[in-house]
Amino acid sequence: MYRRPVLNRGLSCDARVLTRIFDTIIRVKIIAAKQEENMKKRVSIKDIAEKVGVSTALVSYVLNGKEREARVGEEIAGKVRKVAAEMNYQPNLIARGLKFGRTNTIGLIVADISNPFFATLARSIELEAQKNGYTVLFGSSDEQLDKSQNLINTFLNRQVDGLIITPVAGSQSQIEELKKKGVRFVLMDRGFKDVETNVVVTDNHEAMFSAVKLLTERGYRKIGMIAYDTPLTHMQDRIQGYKDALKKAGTRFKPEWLKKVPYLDYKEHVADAIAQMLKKGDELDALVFATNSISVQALKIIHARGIKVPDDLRIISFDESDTFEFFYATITYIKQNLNEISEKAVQLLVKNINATASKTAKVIVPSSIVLGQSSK
Amino acid sequence: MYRRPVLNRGLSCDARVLTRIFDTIIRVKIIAAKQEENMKKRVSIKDIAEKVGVSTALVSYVLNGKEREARVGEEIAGKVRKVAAEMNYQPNLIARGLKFGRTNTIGLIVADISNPFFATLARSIELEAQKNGYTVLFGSSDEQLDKSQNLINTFLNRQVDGLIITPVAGSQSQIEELKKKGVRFVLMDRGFKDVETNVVVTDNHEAMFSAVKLLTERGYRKIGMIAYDTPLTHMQDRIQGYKDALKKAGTRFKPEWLKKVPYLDYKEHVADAIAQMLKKGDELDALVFATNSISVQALKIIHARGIKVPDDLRIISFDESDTFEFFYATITYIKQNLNEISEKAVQLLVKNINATASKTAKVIVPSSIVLGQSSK
DNA sequence: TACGTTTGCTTAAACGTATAAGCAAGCCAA
DNA sequence: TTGGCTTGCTTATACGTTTAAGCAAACGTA
Repeated sequence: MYRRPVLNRGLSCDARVLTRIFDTIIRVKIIAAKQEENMKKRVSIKDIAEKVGVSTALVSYVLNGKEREARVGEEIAGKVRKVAAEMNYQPNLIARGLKFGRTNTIGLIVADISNPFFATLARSIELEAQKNGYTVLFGSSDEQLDKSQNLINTFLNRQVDGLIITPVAGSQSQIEELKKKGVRFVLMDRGFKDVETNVVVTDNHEAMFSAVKLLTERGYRKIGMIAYDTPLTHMQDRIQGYKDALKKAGTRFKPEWLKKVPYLDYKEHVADAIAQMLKKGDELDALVFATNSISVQALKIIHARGIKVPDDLRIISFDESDTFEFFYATITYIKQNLNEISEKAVQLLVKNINATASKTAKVIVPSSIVLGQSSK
Repeated sequence: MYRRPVLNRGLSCDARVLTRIFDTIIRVKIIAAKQEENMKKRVSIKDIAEKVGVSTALVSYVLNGKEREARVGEEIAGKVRKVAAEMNYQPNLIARGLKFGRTNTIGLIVADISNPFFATLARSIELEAQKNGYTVLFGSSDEQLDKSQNLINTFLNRQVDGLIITPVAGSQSQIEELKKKGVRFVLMDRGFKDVETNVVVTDNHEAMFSAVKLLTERGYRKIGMIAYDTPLTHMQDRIQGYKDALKKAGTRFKPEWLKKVPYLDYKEHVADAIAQMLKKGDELDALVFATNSISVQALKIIHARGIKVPDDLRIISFDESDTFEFFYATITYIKQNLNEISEKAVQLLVKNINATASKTAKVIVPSSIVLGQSSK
């Protein structure tokens, strides 16, 4: 009897044939069992191929509109399309992702999705991502370094094509790491002074400068500010805008005019800050607030203390809040263009994903001021 | 010269060896090129295997803690772990997903993520999902059938393990289709009367019943309601709770007391409704609102019209809103337990994903009433 | 010495897809 | 009639992972 020389590979080839047959038998059983419990397996290209009686390659060519290049016969192509439709074939994007190293997914990391500010950003990002053929994974960092790192890792392991991040204070090293790895990402809402990255932000300095200028032009000089205590650029720029506007108006900034509150339990700190800033005999003319959450909390305190806006105190907020609707005076606020920020962020990211070389870009989106009674 | 018989497979085996060698050469070049543009390739199990000089199988066993079962030598196991750590290996979850048919991803479809109500739900879902090892894909349906279907399709093609959906009015067929396909999913916030599914909802009937009872017990009889015009259960149950409470109090419900407004441009309709309901000479004693968005809009109108709450009109809202903080009277509202709803939804989904047979469960989460001045 | 068991690793296959490469049959021209 | 081109398909391989199965060497026992 003739025996093929037992080469490493020669033998294994035969084994493979057997295994395939065996495997087919098992699969049939499994499918039968699953149908019993109403778990129809998703149809794959293989199922179509079997039904039509062609190879999976051919099916793939047809379904990807490459019949011409692959010289597929018209008749068989039609049949494949028909069967695919009949079986309601839907491509497995996970498999495609593995094949191409591209998942058409982007990861979105915001501070807190339940915060209307970030939720609104998220909504626009979702829309713009969809327009570009991407789906969005999301997560909230809670301004915490470890959560931020966890989300980055999770998203990268899931092979997202890129990330949109509102970075946490102190996360420079996380972001540098992304750069080193060649990960495509865009920072949004805030950035770092000392790290060059893609970033899309409001014209924070300009916006706060204009707001404070509005007050100085009306003759108010003693202007206070409550901001978050963070080195992130959005805050620093807003603070600098405030200081520069005072300077421009010829007013000397006093350190006690600026209160920085921590992100965690900012509520108490805002209360304390207002108490200190509005001590009898040394009242300020006006207050500007660096975010809407600070504004809302501040307005509550102001309301509770019976301070009259704008007669006793002028107010300008950064960002709006539905809450303002029922404050007894309409509030003057800086309105960021959240839609544009989101759109630009997605567009910049998509551009970066598709580019070979990655130059970084800084996009500054103009804001506007909505006038209310509070700054009168 | 000896020629091996040209069997189909015999030849291909040799070809494969050659291709592998050739492929290796190409890969080296690609890696070199990528490093030039700072695009280090992610390290795979293969890279570790090559570095240590073992097979990928062995690396996989070690990295999955199966050294015992796979009888891997201690020394080599240690080396593999060390090299993996050195190279900062991170598993490719897409590949794993393909292998296992499980992605540890769930899809979340809400009406509108920028709505604080859904954003809050999303936040809790994110948290609970993470606890269970899942990551969340999200999308907004805008209460539109086509968007809902698109999101479902997109998520299924991405092989999510399950879906959490706030279903759109009229989407029964979409949901039935999911059932037929054996897709694991949980409806949240609302459901269908005529379709049996997993669903997690507030005790809508009970909640609204109690709220209206509160009013009738205080002697108010002419009680109106503004609700959304939708057949979804959450609205229908709230409406029925309202009607049943009137009945229980011995008051005959009048059709003109109930106004149903469309989801799109509800604002105008709410204004109209209030105008009609508060016509001079036929004033109602109290109004209940079926959602917070309706409440906020209604309060604006009421405020604008100079109606005194609670003296001229008593008010109860379904759901809270930050906005209430600055209304001149504190608002009595039904407080849903959003955290519990989200957690239960995720838990029910995870249970279903892991179960073989899928019985459907209906979870009703109790709400509470927060008393304010508006219902006095 | 011979045989069975254990140890320590490798090989092969699979998940679903895409695509380069290969091959047979038919056709055309020299 | 032979060689090359075209047509219409299949085969093989890869993506990164997991895991059953296989195999060789070392060891233990009769």
